[in-house]
Amino acid sequence: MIEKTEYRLNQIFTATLNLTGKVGIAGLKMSDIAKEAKIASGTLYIYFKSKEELLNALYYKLQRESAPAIVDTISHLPINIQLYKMWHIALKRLVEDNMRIIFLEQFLISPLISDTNKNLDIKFKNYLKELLDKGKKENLIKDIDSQMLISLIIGFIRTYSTYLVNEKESILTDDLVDKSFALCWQAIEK
Amino acid sequence: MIEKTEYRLNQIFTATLNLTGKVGIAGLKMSDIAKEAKIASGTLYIYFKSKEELLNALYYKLQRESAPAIVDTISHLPINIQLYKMWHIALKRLVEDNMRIIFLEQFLISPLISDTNKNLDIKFKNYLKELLDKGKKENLIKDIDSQMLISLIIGFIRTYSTYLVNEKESILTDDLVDKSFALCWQAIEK
DNA sequence: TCAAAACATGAATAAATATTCATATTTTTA
DNA sequence: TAAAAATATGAATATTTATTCATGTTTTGA
Repeated sequence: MIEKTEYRLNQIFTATLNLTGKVGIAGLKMSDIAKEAKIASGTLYIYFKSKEELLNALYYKLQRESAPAIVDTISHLPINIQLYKMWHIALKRLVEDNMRIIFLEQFLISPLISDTNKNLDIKFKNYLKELLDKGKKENLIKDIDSQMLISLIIGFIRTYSTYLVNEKESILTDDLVDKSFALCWQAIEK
Repeated sequence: MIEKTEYRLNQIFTATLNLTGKVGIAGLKMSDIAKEAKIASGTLYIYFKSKEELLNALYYKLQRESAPAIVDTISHLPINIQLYKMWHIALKRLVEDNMRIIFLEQFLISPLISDTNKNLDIKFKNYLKELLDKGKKENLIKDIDSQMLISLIIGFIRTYSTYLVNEKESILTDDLVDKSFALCWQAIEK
């Protein structure tokens, strides 16, 4: 039954992300993942051949779900709007589930990552680079090395979402999304 | 003999950082650290009681060497100069040795970190917050939530240094330091 | 110069953790 | 509804990796 399998996979992935948020990839144990997912450790091996396969599957899924997924639906819009939409979705999603960043960042350089998954990472950065280059041509964006701009954008959003998640009190309101984007946009606009 | 001990500790720490850059904290093995440091694995246990102790000692050392170390020598200067000096030192050091960031970030949430080391992390962020608050009072800096500003600064410098290190060709010239700081300063100045 | 102390080695052992598998339970199908 | 198939269990086993220790080497100090 597909729904059940999907439910289980979800259970396992959620448990893995939660644990990664607490103990990092270094601290991930199959037995703990099973406990967190409320299943027996043997059950994990019905769904994944090994720990390595489990983590690679999760990495793949997260990459596919992140910002690149909406690229096609917004590529006809003006650049600052595209950036705003991406910012909004990315920040909301990252705050909802900050474990994603931790998992993605740590797994990217872990010894378990597969070659296929390594390449996924590069695609989104290319999209962003093209978007910024276009913005420069249209005189909307500072004529500065794209990598510097990308570092500012990605570094800011990652660090800010991590902060928001770590502070139990703070909730991500639309106001905060808008203010943080304004700060980002002011930094890069011409 | 103190010099020799220091030399060995350095050897071990350097090896650990290099390996962390390659395989993350998740991939660190004592045997590999020993191999990378060109010593026998048993030798590690002459200098450290355990892996846990080794990693905590390294974390402590890195924290103490990073930006906070220069705080006292510059605190009398104007705010934008203080920030520029910190930016310069931090970016140079991070690029020289990007493994530091990876190690610091990953170890901070690993299960091996001690409580003492966890607290170290908080100190620098407090210093930066105070500096920014002062800047706001002096009307130099945008009157925006400090955490948002800090996220932009720290996120940008971390991500940019990581980028510089990963691109074999690119070298961190003074010009790049100045340009990146300019971008950062424009983003936060009033 | 030589014995004692300190330091270093890496194979052997212990500890931690991934994985298997005999058994039990649930779901599917005819 | 009952047998077959699929799914689940967790103690037992295999594997990986940290740590020890008997032995060898270098350094120190009288």
